[in-house]
Amino acid sequence: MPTYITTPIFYVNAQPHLGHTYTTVIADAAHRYARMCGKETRFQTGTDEHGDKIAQAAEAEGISPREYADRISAVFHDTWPLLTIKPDRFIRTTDTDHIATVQMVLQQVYDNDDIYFSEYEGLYCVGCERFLTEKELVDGKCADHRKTPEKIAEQNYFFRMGKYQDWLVEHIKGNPDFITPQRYRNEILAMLSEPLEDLCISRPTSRLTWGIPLPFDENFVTYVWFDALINYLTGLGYPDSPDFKKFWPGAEHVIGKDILKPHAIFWPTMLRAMGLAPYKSLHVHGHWNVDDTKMSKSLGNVVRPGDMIEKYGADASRYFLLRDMAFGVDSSFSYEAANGRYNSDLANDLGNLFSRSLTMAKNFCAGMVPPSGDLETGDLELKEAAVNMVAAYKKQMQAWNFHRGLAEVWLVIGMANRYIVTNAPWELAKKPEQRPRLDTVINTLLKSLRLITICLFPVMPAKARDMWQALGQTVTSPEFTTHGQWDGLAPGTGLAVPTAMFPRLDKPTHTPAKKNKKEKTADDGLLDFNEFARLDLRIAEIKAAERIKKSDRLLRLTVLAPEERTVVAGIAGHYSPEELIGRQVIMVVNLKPARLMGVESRGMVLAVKDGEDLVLTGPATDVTPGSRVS
RNA sequence: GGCGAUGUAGCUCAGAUGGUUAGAGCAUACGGCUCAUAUCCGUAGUGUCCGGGGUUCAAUUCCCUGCAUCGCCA
Repeated sequence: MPTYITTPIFYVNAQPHLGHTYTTVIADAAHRYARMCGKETRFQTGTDEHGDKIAQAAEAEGISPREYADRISAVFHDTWPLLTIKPDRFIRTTDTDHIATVQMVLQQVYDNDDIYFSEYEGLYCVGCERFLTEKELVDGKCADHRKTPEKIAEQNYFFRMGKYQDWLVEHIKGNPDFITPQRYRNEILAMLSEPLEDLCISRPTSRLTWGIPLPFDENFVTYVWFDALINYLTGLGYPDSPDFKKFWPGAEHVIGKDILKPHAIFWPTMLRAMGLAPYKSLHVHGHWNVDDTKMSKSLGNVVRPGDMIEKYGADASRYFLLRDMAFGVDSSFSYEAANGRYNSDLANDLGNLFSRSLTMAKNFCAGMVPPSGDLETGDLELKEAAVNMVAAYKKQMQAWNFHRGLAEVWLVIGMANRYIVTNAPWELAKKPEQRPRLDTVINTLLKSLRLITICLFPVMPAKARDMWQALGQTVTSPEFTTHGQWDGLAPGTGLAVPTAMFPRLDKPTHTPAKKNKKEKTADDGLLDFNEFARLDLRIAEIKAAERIKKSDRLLRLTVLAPEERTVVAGIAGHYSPEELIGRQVIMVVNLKPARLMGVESRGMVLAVKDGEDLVLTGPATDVTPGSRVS
């Protein structure tokens, strides 16, 4: 069955952090793994962009909700490639096909009489612009605004969720893998032991306009879940695309435990109401704490993917996330732990194993895979362990136990290191009569490395590819069935010696010498990556240009980046307004606004100074306005 | 308040339908090797397997209870 892996769409009220990163790394690894098992797969992530919070945040910045959403969505979109994450589609709830799908679904469910109009009475806080629940109240007042909420009635549309409760309970009980790990399945069954209330799915446009209008009542927009969850269908081209028929039965959603209820209760009942089969399974992971405390903005301990990538690189970051969290339970992140994993697992064990093995092959076997003679006991042990590893690894990966799958691989990495010491090829190399034995040892070793490598592809795609190529393998997308066998390394195959794949990180020390060094680099005027990452550089397309009166140098430009902005540029001496129209330039978007000759400039256009000349920068070929430069 | 999970070496975790000396990695100490990224290999440890009670020939593993932490629900 084809597989369809999804992450949730992330709400654009925050920048990507470790939590988003983990979900998406897991999904990407699962996607790659499934593909290596010979399955046809599809992988989707994206952003959720409607709602109060976004409208408010946009207003606070004086921009439209759409501009605001564009900005944050782009950050998510541009972060994933840095981790070698490649979704087949990056969906946005503001995409036109998504809006159409949501409206179609709403109409359909409404026509089936599973959506009804009703009055809802609750405690409404004017300050929060929303209804509060009893437990949010402190002394009967709103905790944020210190005001007693008003009891008001509001009319809204409701989804008859309760109608599908019995069906859902039966479905969960009949499909043990519908929600994994088990603990979350139990949690949901516990929730479902109580009567399920119907779900409010709308907000009046008098309170909220930033949403998808209900097709059957223009005075209301959809509220959260009927908008967000349906992205999983939109992405497959529901209802008409053949992809939908192909992939939906194999849908596997990856989520964090914070959004368990909507995915385990709302979503299946919604699908049922639409007459669709539920997704295949829901994989729920725990949360990352940082240094044993909850990650939060106010504590300032939020881990950004950029920091991690800068420190460890994409592959090692992926490895750490997958190796250090037992899937399903909470885990704690610390740079100390990450350093430890990096140095011991990647640099010392794996990297060094490859390095020493390939160097020996180069020095003792002319850089080629040597032939193998009969295997002795020790050789057979390693062979058996390596072959069993592939099976054990697959078993764990299938069960979403990534950390255990990787542990299986490292068991063999350790064995291979011991095998080298036991057989001491450097001693064999000194005696010509031991040639056949030396060849056999190196051959056996290289075959083990090949199997180790194939297991690492889903987790560390780029490094695994490097190792694979160093082993003389030419297949670009290996699969387990055809390439996961012991015999897959022909004698005579040319080998390479890669440069250190995982150079050791210095142990963090706080010696004065180290500190001085750091200060010195600062004096050198070098930026660290974080500082660089603060620059928001984009391609802007010039839509209009005019001279600013009483100024020889300044032009007032109207650009798309992708939202419309006014920028003042000191290029009038070199460019006429006419020749600028339609031109694409690189622009610093997040520069503090400045007023020049009475015109507010939001951003700065970059140009090259060559003697007296001034030349505008820009992409070599036209790109989408607003694309990030990085 | 109700329900549930977890509690094993300094740290992160594994484990057994109850049965001889309870495991791995990291960290620590000492020793060995030199192919290798100052890497690798070997040896050495320490644990009332949360406390208490019960069932049993035998419990860390099953039952009850208490404590601690966490989660969900209200």
